[in-house]
Amino acid sequence: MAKPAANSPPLAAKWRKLAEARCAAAEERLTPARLAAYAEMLASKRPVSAYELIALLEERQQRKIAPLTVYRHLDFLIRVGLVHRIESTQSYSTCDHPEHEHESGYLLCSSCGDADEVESESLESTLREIAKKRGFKPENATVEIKGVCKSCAASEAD
Amino acid sequence: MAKPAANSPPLAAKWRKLAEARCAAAEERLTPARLAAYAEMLASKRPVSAYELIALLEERQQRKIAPLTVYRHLDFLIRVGLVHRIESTQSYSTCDHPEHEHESGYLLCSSCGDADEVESESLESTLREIAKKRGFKPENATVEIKGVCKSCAASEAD
DNA sequence: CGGCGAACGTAATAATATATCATTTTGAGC
DNA sequence: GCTCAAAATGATATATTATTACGTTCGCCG
Repeated sequence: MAKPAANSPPLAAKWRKLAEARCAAAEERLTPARLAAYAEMLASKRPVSAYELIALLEERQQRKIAPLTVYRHLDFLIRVGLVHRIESTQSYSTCDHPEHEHESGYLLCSSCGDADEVESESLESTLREIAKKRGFKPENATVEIKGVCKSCAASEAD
Repeated sequence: MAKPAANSPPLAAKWRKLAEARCAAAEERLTPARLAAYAEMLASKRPVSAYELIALLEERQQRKIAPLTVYRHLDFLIRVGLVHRIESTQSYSTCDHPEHEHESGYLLCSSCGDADEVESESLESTLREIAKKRGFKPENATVEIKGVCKSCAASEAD
């Protein structure tokens, strides 16, 4: 069983268990390096770009980390469902709704950079319907709504 | 009034008129270079990356074209609504539903690379509802469904 | 024509992502 | 525990996508 790498941010048991469960389900290995990348992403309040993640890990571990290393870890985390890629900002965010697999959408605030993950059965069924109507066999979907979040809209007060 | 640049693909009157109308509405200039980029994209059956577009234009015009030039033209074409950016493939596609402004979604075939633009009132209202429920002020949305298109699914016959 | 702002050109560089190949770690079977 | 094969990692190089900085040209308006 993997331990977190020496220099990792604290990782709540909840997330560690989730990671272990997902890896078991996917028959994938949870290695220290992968767990360290995941922990670093969880510690960040916002989505991170691949290179921001590299910088965070280098700072934490005080050593050089190659882009490929981090991209492999991101691929892994996405594969097992712990992380989503946000296409419109080319960044990566830990999954906030980890209880079960799902198609997710994001509300992306252009003001504060927040990425609010939303789950919606009606959205999913709408997407399925669109695909079905065209004989398209859907595999996965990206839904990203850009705009201004509630708290930013309030503080702008325009 | 701009003429197409010397070496441009044929541009059906329909598209030229649309471009002129959009520019008039947006108070933007339709220059030969912009029109040439648009014509080249229309001539391509598939979405193109920025650098593919550069290569097409260079081939056609037999001269070097800087990335910035093409990115500026793409920005323009997107701004006036003639082109959409496809986030998940970092590519650009001419708008197939030019009759009116709209939020669009794409069905992206991973087999043939086709990008099928879809318009759906129920999708739009679902997205509005999701935002509204969270006090989020939406500006624009990206909806991209990846999978296998009808004809590819048929020829795979699996 | 002259002036002004938009568009364009040139060059350099930043940001994002992948390819290749050697080395290390892991887990399964013995 | 030992060995093997597969998986993961590391090091290096390179490809792809996008932007910054700055000077020149173009086109409209007076």
